[in-house]
Formats: sequence, C-alpha cells, structure tokens
Amino acid sequence: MAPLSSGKTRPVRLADIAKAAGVSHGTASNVFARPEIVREEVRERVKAAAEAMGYGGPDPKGRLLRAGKVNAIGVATAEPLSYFFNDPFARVMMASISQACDATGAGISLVSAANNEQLAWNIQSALVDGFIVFCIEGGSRLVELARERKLPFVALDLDSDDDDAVAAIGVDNIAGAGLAARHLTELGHRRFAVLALPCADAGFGPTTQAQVEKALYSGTRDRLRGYFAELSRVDIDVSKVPIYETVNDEESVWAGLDHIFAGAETPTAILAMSDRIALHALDWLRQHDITVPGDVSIVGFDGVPEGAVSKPPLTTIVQPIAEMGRLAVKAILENDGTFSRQSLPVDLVVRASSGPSPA
Amino acid sequence: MAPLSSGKTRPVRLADIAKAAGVSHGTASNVFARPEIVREEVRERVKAAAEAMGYGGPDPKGRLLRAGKVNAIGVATAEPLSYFFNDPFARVMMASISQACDATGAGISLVSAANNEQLAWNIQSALVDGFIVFCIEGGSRLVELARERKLPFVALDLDSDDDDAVAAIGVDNIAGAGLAARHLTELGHRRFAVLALPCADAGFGPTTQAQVEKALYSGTRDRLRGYFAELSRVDIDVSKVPIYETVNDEESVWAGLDHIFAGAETPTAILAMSDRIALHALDWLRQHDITVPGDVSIVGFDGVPEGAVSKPPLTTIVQPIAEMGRLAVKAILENDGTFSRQSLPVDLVVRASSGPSPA
DNA sequence: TGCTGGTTTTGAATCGATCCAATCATGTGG
DNA sequence: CCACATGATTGGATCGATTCAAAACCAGCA
Repeated sequence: MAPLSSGKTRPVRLADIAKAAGVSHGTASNVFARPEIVREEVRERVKAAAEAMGYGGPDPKGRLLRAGKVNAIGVATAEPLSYFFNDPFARVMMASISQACDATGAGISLVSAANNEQLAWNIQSALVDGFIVFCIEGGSRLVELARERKLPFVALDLDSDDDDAVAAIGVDNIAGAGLAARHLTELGHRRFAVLALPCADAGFGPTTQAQVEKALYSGTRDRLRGYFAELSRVDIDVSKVPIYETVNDEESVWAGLDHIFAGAETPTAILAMSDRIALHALDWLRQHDITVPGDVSIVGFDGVPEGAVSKPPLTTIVQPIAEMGRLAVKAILENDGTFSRQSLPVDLVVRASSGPSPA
Repeated sequence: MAPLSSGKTRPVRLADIAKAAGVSHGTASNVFARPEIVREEVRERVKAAAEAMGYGGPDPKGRLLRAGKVNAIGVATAEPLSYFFNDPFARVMMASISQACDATGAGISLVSAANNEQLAWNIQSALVDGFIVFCIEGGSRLVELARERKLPFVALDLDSDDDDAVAAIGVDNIAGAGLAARHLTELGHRRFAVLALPCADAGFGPTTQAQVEKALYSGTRDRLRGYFAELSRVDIDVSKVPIYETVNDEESVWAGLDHIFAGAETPTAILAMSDRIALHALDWLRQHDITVPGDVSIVGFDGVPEGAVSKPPLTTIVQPIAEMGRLAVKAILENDGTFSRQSLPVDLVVRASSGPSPA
C-alpha cells in the first residue's frame, strides 16, 4: 500500500529492464538495436530481464522521435475510409501503391474523414513521411491541409490546376478523351451524348458546354474539351450534343440516360467520363433492351478491371494506374524537392462495347 | 559561412517560433492546443511568427510520445499489402473495419510483408494502439509477433485454436458447414465433392478426411467436420466423398475440378469452403458445359458481394463480416482486458447455384 | 500600501527511445 | 612493464512536443 509501489502498472520501459539487468540504458538499447556489439553474456542477461518483466521490445513511439522518419506514407481522401476498399478506381490505385510500398518496406496509413473538423485533425496528426492525396471531389481543401503540414506530398489526378506549385500526377485527359471520340467517329457515329463526371460539388442534371468550361474540376473540363475538339474536327455540331452531369453513381447515371433517351433524336454513341458511369449505363441499356454495340456504342474512361469482364466488355481509355501509384510512392519516398507535376499518357483499349454506327 | 548559420535548413520547431515570438514554449504550445486560454494579442503574435517561419503546426511525432496514444489501429497480414485491396473477403472486412474506425475517428495502418524478417520488423515498429490480425495462412507466426508487442490485439478467423489465450473473432464453422450440407441433402443430393481451403502451407491436390483432421488451419478442419457430420446424418458414406485441397485460386480450383470430374461417378453437389473457390468453380463448370444448378449444385462460404452478381448467383453461407469488423475495432479501442474469443453465427443464403438433384 | 482573487505566463519535468563522445577493460607487441 | 590498439560500456544530450505547479501580473478594494 505504499503510495508509489501500488496502483496501476505502468508499461515497462527500456530503462526499467536496464536497471534490472544492471546495465546502462545505452547498453540495453544496443541489445535490441545492434545485438552484435554487446558481449554475449550481457546480452543474455538483458534479454532475460526483458522477458521476465514482460517488456514488449523498444517502443516505436520513442524511437520515432529520435529517428525522425516514420517509414510510412499517408493516403488521404475526403471520402470515408471505406472508399479505398469499395471504389474500383481507388482499389486498383491502392493496390499499385501498396505494391510500391511493399517493395520499399514502407507502410501505409489511411487518412480520411467525412466531416471537416475531423478531417483537418486527421491530416494534422497523421504519423507519416508524406501524403498521397486522392483528389476526387473537394480536393482543394485536402491539398491545402496536406500542404500545411510541410511534408512531401503528391496529388493524384491533376484536379485543381489553378495552382502550379502542387506536385501532382495525372493523365492527359484531353488526349484521352480525344482518343475515345475519334474511335467512335471512325466507326461512323454522328449522334453523340456525354455522361459527365461532376463539375462541382453541386449535384447532377443536364448541363452545357459553357457550364463545364467553368467547372471546378479540371478533369471533367478537360475530358469534355477532348471529346468536343475531336467531334468538331469531323464537323459534328457539338452545341447539339447533350451533356449530363452525374455524380458517378447508379442513380444519377440512370437519370441521365432517362433524360438523354427521352429526346427525339437518340444518340448512337455515348461518351462516359468514367468506367463506373459506363458500367452503370450498360445496366440501364440492357434493361431498356437497347443492344450494345448494336444500337448504341459506349466508351468509358479509367480502365478498371471490372470493365474487362462486363457484358459486353467495355471499350475504354485506360490510365496507367499502376505506373501512377509507383510514381507517387517514389515521389514521396525519394523526395528531393524537384518533383512537380507529371502527366502520363493513356491508351485506347477496344473491347466489345463499341461498334459501327447502326445507320 | 559561419559554421552554424550555414548548412541545410533544419525544420522549424515549436521552440523556434516561441523564441521568435518572445514567449515560452509552454505558451506557444497552448496557442495551438488550447488557443482560448492565451491572450489574443499574444496568440496573434505567435501565429504570425509561425506563419513567417513556415512552421507546419505541432509535429505529431513529438506529441505522440507525450500523449501515449497513436489513435490508429494496425491491420496485419502475412500476405502482401495489396491483398487488402484485391481479395474479396479482405475487402469487405476492411470496409467494415474502416467504417468502425471512421465512426470513432481512429486511423488505419496497413502492416504486412511477404518475407519474414521484414514482417517481424514491420510489426515491431508499427505505430498503432493495437492490432487486428488477418489469420489466413501462416497466421500463427503473425499472432506470435503481434502478441510480443504487448498491445491489444484480436485475431480474425479463429485459426489457431491450440491457444486459448489469444483474443479472436470468428464464426461457427462447423454449424455453417452443416447448414450448407443440409441444404443440399434436403434438395435430394447424394453424390458430393468438397473443394477445400488449404490445410497447411503445403500446396494443393487431392486429400483425405484423415489428412484434413490433422490440418494446421482449424477453419478448414471445422468446415469439413461440419459437412461430414451432416452427410453422415443422412447415411452418406463420407469416406467416398472426394476432397480436393485448393489454395483458393483459379489454378488449384480448376485442377481440383479436373480431378473430381475425371472419376466415373461424378458429383451432383459441390461443397466449396470459400466463395472465391465457388466462383472459380462456376467458371470451370460453365466452360465445361455443365449447367448450374441443372447438372450440379454448388454452395460457397463467406458471403462476399461478388457471389450475389455471379452467373448464377451463388448460394452460400454468409458470415457477418460487418459485425466482425465492428467488434474487432471495438475490442481494440475499448480494450479492457476482458475480451477473449467470440464466435458469431452464420446464415444460409439460398440463391440460384443450388437446386434439386438431377437424378 | 497591502491584500485578495483571477487570469496569464513560465519553465522544469516528462514521454521512450537512440546516438555518440568519453571512459573503462582487455590483450598484444616492444 | 609500458604504450597502444581494440572492444565493450556508460551516461549525458537529443528528438519535439505537452503538462502542470508555481510565479507573475493585474485590477479592485480596504
């Protein structure tokens, strides 16, 4: 019942076992960190003491402060954490990021929060050597927060192009979209519709080229520019092409198709700004007995694995997702301050969702 | 060129800005941690100094040591990190773990390594408050390592039942397997085959009941026990039921089916110990023009979402994956030392991969 | 002026390790 | 028997913050 010896058990520290083994804390530390430099007899004595006192090995918390490096990279998003495991694009990207981390022995910390104060705190207190930021929506605030930490970071998806100071990795959206459109025009299509990604945090519904030009998210804007540049080239009147802004989910995509196919002149070709949109569209078309690619052709964007096994398999613009992940990890770990923005090439992969125009 | 003023810039510390602002480090700390208790004038001065010197806010590394709690849980596996994003079961589990973490504001650290020394180090140096261990294969070593850290931890999947001291969350494999078998016997099936999960780290190939009884992984063993108990109950000679041990991938499952259907008396019902096995089996059967459930019925185990959209949709034993994740996170965060092992109930979900016996 | 009560600010102690220059011990060659 | 190289051990300094008891400050009042 002595005031100090009773009470809750404090976890054992390195210093405790050093004292118990009758050596200095320096030596005790060496037993764990560089066992070869301490005499066998002493080493055994210290290890025995550690065992006896239930010491769990040097606490990384302590080591961390001294070492400076966490050896883990943070992956941040404004979505809930489960986004990383549910969204197809995120999953492929994460798989490639984790491969790169495995290769270098770095760990991964998932950072997120749906609500805002939480998010700020999570970013501010994340124990990481750098951030990879998923800029899907509302990315700018995330980037701002990450940058405030003054840690190396890269944004994935060159979303907010207003700020050239942020390091970012993305793809050439304009060229990719051009590829998709050209593929369809070469198949003879003349009547198009666009299922767009979000332009801002607003919601979904029909929109116009002018609206999209003002879009908050440059990815959306650039893909539309790519589409339209190519369509204009073959004298299609882009002002007549319906554009429907979705939020990348089933509900908004289906609403978009309801809207698009309600018109008098229905399209024979659909340009979808993401594979997820395209896959939802495929479901809608099947349910409405519109055959693909017989009646309507559709081309996606991203190149997620689901596209390869859908019915029919999806023609799409594939992003070099694995390469992007690898580069992002490399940029964080070998951060030499020189990295800035980088735009990777994309590829058209023709599968069975596109075919000659019916007319 | 003075020896101290030149050279590489050291990151700014809280103490630096305290000095610059002419206050003590204690006050400077308060400016960030409890702004309301410091006089406005001082607060602004400190903030201005921080801004001017490019201070990124209090470094979590420092805070951590004092605070003691990391506020993150580690999820460990012996597989490569990408396992978390590629394996269907792991993904669903992770999604539910991450939801639970989101709700409490905890972060997630992914810990892994394919090779062994790396793994040990990764576990030993992970900055986490506790571990959730995925015991798929080679789980015992992982559990050992995790336990050595003397942190709270739970094993998912009650794999190594030899050791009752480890906290674990799993399902009643015997009852679940029984449910699967009974469902098929009630449909009139008499000729069975079993596609098993791994028994040990060995490889794959045909095996026997006696072998499985000695299995390293109790999950595999218990599921077989559940199957056979039920089959015996309706007087099926289980010694004649072929068992093929797979490694849960396409190659081994297909090899298993090649083997099973090479025999004279082919089964009308297949018991698959995982949905992943069942889904690969579905592919094999389709390629061999064996209709499901016309010629052969199949029942899986796990309840992954892919099973609901396969062709045909998979009859399976669903595990309460979400509940398991929630419980695991709770066990770590509210660790009061009382938690031990917990076995959750499973459900039979009948879909279209099972039907009456053809004969 | 001295005292009281309240709000701010200070600075030493702490968290748990690692690092490194100095010290101590031991053995070898001259 | 001393000088010196080699190897093992020590203990103070450090990493970057937070905490809290004590001191300082200030205003109001007798």
